[in-house]
Amino acid sequence: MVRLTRQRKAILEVLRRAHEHLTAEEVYAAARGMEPRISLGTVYRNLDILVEEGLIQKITTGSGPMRFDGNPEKHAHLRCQRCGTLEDLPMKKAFDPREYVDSSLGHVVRGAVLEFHGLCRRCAAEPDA
Amino acid sequence: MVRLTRQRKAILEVLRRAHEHLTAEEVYAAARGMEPRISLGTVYRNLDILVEEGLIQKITTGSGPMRFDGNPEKHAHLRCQRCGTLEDLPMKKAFDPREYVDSSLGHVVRGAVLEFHGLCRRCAAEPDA
DNA sequence: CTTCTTTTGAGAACTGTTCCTAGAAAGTTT
DNA sequence: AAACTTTCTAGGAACAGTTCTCAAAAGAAG
Repeated sequence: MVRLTRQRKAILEVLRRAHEHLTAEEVYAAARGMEPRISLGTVYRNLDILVEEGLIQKITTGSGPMRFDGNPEKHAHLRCQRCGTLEDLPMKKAFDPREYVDSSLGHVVRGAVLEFHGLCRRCAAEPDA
Repeated sequence: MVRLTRQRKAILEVLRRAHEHLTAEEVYAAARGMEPRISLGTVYRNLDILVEEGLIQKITTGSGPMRFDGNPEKHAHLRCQRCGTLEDLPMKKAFDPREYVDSSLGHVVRGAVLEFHGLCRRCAAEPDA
């Protein structure tokens, strides 16, 4: 278990308070509120460390920058095709890769990444969608 | 329907012949075999055009560079956790987002991106996996 | 052949991320 | 508490992947 420095605490706080999943740049901006001298490099470095420690999740789907999720539990995400935000999405049932593919043709399937696409609440409510 | 220039034909050829899904850089390297003066910018520009035309697919999951698939039909992919290649994977049944999430809490789910992770044939066959 | 439009090649610019290093902070030992 | 060791940080340089710019080349139309 790694030590929680002031900077790491700030980053973790930011991610846990966020209701959407933030980019490193966004984490940096928010973290500067509590830790004004923190640097972007520190943010990147510690985001990776927190991922390794299993305290947060890194989400690399989609073409833009990566995003970070303060909730380390497995759960589904919805990416808004209109505003680009990434949010949590409650799932009715768990996804099991074995339902869809066989590990029989020589390859091995260990897991899957699943991301839903559509409109977030805010964008779905707007008229010009 | 867009015009198929020599460069576009070469790019399409490269992607259709490939048995794994290539990065722009890899497409560039291969395309130079048939079109030696082609530039990397042209490759990027035309990959995007071919995606818009629905002739190829762009795959942006994963943290590395994007990859391109010469087969425009919907199908599943396996990313090898060992060597990083991205290959096609036959699926036993189609994935239907509605089975997993409701579009009822205000947001709209239109589709999903699904990518399997594991070991490709080659890596699964090696002893030190 | 002239004109108009589209595309290209070459490289500069940009974005997001990682790397490097001297110094600061925290942890240990005495 | 001082001296020492280890870990971490700020700041910026370096890097990778992608997009942009623009003069020139290629192609279509008259």
